[in-house]
Amino acid sequence: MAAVPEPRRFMTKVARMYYTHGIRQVEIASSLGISQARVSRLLQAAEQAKIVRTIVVIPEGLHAEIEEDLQKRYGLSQAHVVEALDPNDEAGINRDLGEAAALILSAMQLSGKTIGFTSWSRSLRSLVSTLEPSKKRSTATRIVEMLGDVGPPQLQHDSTRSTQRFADLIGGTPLFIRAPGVLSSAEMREAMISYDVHTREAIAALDELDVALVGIGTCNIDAPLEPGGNFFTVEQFEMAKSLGAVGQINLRFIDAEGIPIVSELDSLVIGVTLAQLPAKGGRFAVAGGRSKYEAVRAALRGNWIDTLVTDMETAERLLRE
Amino acid sequence: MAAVPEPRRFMTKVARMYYTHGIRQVEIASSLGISQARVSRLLQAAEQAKIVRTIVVIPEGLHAEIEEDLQKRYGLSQAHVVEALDPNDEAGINRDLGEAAALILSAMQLSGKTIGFTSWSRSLRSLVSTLEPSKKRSTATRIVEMLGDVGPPQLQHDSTRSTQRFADLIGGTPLFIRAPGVLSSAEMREAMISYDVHTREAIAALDELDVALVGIGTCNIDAPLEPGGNFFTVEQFEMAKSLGAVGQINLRFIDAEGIPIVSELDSLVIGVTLAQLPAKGGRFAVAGGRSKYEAVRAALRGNWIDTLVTDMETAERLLRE
DNA sequence: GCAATTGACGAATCTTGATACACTTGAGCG
DNA sequence: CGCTCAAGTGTATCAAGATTCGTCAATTGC
Repeated sequence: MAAVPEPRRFMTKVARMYYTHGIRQVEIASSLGISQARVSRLLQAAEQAKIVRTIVVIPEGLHAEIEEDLQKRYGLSQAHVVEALDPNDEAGINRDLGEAAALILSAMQLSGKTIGFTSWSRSLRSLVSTLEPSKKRSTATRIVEMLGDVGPPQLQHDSTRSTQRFADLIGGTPLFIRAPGVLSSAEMREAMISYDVHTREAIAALDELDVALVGIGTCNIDAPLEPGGNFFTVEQFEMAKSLGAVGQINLRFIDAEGIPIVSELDSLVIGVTLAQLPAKGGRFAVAGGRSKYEAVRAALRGNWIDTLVTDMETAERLLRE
Repeated sequence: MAAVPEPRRFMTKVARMYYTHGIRQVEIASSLGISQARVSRLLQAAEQAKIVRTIVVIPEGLHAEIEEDLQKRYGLSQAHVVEALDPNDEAGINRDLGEAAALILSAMQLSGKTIGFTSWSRSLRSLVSTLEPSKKRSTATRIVEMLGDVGPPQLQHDSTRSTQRFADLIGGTPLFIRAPGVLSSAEMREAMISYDVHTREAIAALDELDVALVGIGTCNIDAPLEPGGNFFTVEQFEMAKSLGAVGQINLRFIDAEGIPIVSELDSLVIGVTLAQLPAKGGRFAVAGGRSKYEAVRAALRGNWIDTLVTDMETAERLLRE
């Protein structure tokens, strides 16, 4: 970031006049001796520079009934339901959920905590992208990746950046798992873990999670992920399914009742185990969309999450079925 | 607040489409089967209902040099300088300062603390009016009025409401001082204090302040205040001035060097004493405008405040003179 | 049961704000 | 020294959004 001293001040002044005091652009222009066009441009720049922030607050308890019902039925401590614009647009839903979750998260007390983060989750990445920087700095806060790298290099990049950014925004230290998320053998897994200091550190931190932002996944290989490599193969997924798996939480499979599926697959994953998830109060999940319904329900039934952000349709199905 | 269940949901939906997704009003209108006019009106309503919030952030350290200079010169832990639109418009300055202070305050950790509040201060009331509700609830947090009632009934109402609202927003319990701020005799003062349980409670809490939002006042009787009654008389002010007073902090007079002026006036005031102000780190003042300059400088010199929010002109004078 | 009143709504219109384009200025370079 | 190019600005214009006004439905009063 280069030194940009003057314009920001001017932008702030104009922005305050416009937004806070509600003065018209022409009036601002004439009172400052510049053209209206310039005021308009300054305002745009101010918005760009995040000097002006327009946020849409989800009014507390807008969907009060349905949220309470969800909480009661599944023993959640918090449920948040977001109105999806288009129930068919999974990407859009994920974005919306992420935005909503960002608001909710910003109200949570996180400083000093050890926070598990699932960086490959689309909704959690979108959460990070809309999170506003918190003024509270605390190096005591740790952001731990809960799973090694999965998917193609591009996704790995995004994930790392996302974790980094999350840590920056919240004012904590990121702990990365610099290793593939899925290995081809248990031996390889051991080798990888012992390989990197940072990875060992991160893995150790997984035992001390206060809050976990978990990703809930289906038993299919969705869009950006690819079978094999640092991910399960199609056969491995099929095997999990044949054992009753309907979904997974950070690649730990669970059945329709939420019961963990124990198999040799577990020993191939570098990441948080279900047993390591924090105690009640810190299991935060952001998931929605039709494809994830089964998995979400399973996770709820198994009590693996206690704060859920989801879309209207999923919420309704969760109560109906 | 009556039950307004449906429109809010709709407003939120539209607001999200417009602001978050950047969809044009006409498109929103057609996609929802309503007119563009209605979209416009819904957005206005959403803004009104605070569902949409447009905030202008003061970029961190915009006035870095001057703020640092202030901090160094007066040993402040924080200084914030706000650009005033019109240095002559004291009411406007107070509003601006209040808004800025609200942003700063919202970044402070307040839960669980005992917070002293000066409800008659215009800038602090304006702070409250722009403060955004915090989600953190904590009944352990206490908001204590630091001075009894002063001024006409209208002001008393405003003050009480302001304290109440502040407590609501921050999620704490308000403690009111239900007594005049200035009594005609020390005996009356004792009588008033013993009179009301709540007042006694509040007064007791003044000994345990963690943070004080102090008001800095001049030695004149400004606009909404009136001499006599529950306030000092003109003669009393003159007497304080003759003893060297140039300003007062919650009606405790100080001279140009910030040294407290001890007089029998002190025994007439129901409110916090200078000795009761919290230790370094919790003395928060919002004050600016030409008329207050002397008082602010005195308060700074006496080290009665360590976090100051003020306007550019005052800041510059504080460094120059 | 019928006016009168109120409030909500959309079409048309007017206002406000964004943008295309032309012009100025100053830095960098031949 | 003059040319080029980029950045920034103002004017004029165009698009987007706010408002006015008339209509209609629901509610209230008589």
